[in-house]
Amino acid sequence: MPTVADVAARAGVSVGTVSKAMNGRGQLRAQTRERVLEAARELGFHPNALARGLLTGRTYTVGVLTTESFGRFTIPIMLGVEDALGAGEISTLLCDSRDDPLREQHYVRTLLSRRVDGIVVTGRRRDPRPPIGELPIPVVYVFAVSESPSDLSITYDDEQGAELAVNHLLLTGRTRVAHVTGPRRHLSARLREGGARAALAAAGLDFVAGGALWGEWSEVWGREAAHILLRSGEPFDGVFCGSDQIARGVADTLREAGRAVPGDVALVGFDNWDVMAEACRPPLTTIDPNLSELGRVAAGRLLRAIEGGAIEPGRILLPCDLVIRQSTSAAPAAV
Amino acid sequence: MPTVADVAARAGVSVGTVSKAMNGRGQLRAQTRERVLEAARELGFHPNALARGLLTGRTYTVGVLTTESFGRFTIPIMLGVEDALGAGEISTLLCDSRDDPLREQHYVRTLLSRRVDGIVVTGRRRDPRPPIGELPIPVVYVFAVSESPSDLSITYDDEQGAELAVNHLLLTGRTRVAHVTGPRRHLSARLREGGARAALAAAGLDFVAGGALWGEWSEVWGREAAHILLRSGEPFDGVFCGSDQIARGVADTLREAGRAVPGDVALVGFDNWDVMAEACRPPLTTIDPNLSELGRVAAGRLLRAIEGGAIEPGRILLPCDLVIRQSTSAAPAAV
DNA sequence: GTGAAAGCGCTAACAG
DNA sequence: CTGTTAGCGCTTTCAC
Repeated sequence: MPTVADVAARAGVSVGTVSKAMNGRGQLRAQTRERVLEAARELGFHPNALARGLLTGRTYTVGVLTTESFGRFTIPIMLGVEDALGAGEISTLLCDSRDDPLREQHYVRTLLSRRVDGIVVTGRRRDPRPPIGELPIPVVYVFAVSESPSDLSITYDDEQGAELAVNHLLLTGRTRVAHVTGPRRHLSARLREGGARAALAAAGLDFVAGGALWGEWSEVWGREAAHILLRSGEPFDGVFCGSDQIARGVADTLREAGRAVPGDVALVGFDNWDVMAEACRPPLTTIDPNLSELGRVAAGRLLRAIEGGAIEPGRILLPCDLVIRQSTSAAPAAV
Repeated sequence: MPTVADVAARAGVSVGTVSKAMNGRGQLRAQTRERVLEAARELGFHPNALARGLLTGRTYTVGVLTTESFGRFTIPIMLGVEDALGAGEISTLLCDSRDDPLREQHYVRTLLSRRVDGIVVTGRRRDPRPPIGELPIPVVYVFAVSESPSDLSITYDDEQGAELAVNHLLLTGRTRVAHVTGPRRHLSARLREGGARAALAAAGLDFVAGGALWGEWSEVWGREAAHILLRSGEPFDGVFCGSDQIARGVADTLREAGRAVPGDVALVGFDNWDVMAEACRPPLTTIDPNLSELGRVAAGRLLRAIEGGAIEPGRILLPCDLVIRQSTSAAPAAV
């Protein structure tokens, strides 16, 4: 591979001049600069980023450390991260710890060895996680928040999302709202339940059927829960589901039991997972946690910290959005 | 950040000795080695990978260049790639070109600048793609195959997968098989159709309903196609679907039309996308293209090329597997 | 305007 | 066994 010396020789200048020409620094005659660039092009010269990083102390590389094997939630986040970083000419080193703390520590060492400018930590679980350690470079936690208050963590607002969902149901005239959601041990399930309950309470209402139905994040559980609701005999005209998969299961069972959605029962999901929400019959109104935006914001903060030095610690909650489809509106259902 | 010099000073030895101790090379007294490692630990020393790479010419880094924004198909592939590379202490630089050739060229330059040891190219489309160019480092194409026969491309065998599916239908006693699949312009759709047709022909049969039904890779199309089949009046007892999403749509429509699956009609999908296959009623028998294995094999080949020098060009087709669930077996359906 | 030289942190010969 | 030294490819003063 050609080096600055090769380019210099070909252009008939010194290596210092080549450096200046390539980086547009210093005082160079336009003609000289052109000659250098020409020589570089002819040789297929790609400046060695390692040598540059060694000298300047910046590698224009950040590490993305995830606990989850490329799952449905981390993907949009990584997309957002890449989006924000790519614009700044920064490359991402991807490390998947598979939820193994040992492997994670190994990756942290690797990233430090590679002198990344900063690290983004993400993962499947919403529950606070132990920090990756005191590092000499800025770190941002996204989706998975750090237990330590001296770290910067960014995630979305489950409670606000749930309130959005319930308020939308109330606005469409529903007053008998049920809640079918995931396992109680999951923080996000508890937060959503709390937000939903609060929104109902503000309207002087409470969940029907004696409260939330806790279960799994699956369609199978959604179908089962809907059967439970129907069998209970208690009337209901709205269901807020903890996930789109659950909502889809509920929708299927309701339809097969002869309950029209949204005519008899309005349905709101959570996640805005396109595959689920759009294939649902009818297409699903749901809460979008804006995961890509989360990633973008996290990367933006990291960049600022890299440029500026220190990071401002704290927990940032980004708002969710309501995405209205036909499971709560009067539009005619699809095929 | 501490350097070898700091460690050397603290341990009371020279930098050369530190290097030997850290890398387990050369002849060192065990006691000296221990003293150095101790000093390194105390200082929190992480050897600078850039400096090492600059000197040795190897960075223990490979680039993963994908055209797709972390989609459903590339994810398992990247997982497999990471799997094989992580074992070799190799880090991956992730670059998402978003199907933009300009962006792709930019990333190629970036990767060359960073002196990656090799590149894995992947992407959503199965149709052959233009190569990323003549590079001084080994490149492996996976899933997305290169147009150039001098490149190494690895993908799965669509035809063999389709044959597997149809032969399984035949084995369960079905003789009137329909085929519902994606757009005809997609190579994978055409290959699967060809494989399925060949398998039927080997048994002296052909598709019912005058041939394959070409459409979209969606549930909506699956539902629509099932209606078309039912309305045609032509009897059928098996459907091979080009994707799990299509199969799920077909399953829903058949059930609602009173046709039992697998009692009246057996159903086979393609992809083994767990979310779809498992939530389907009944759970779906399908073809698994073993994408993670694809990634592992690709990374393995790349590693060999990195160690050994040149890459052996060619096109490798890995076999698909049949995953049997209840849409073709007699077991009782779930909820 | 351009060139010469120092040095980023590390490894690998070669001395001792 | 351990220390010394010469670079890897680049940027950056500082002379000219």
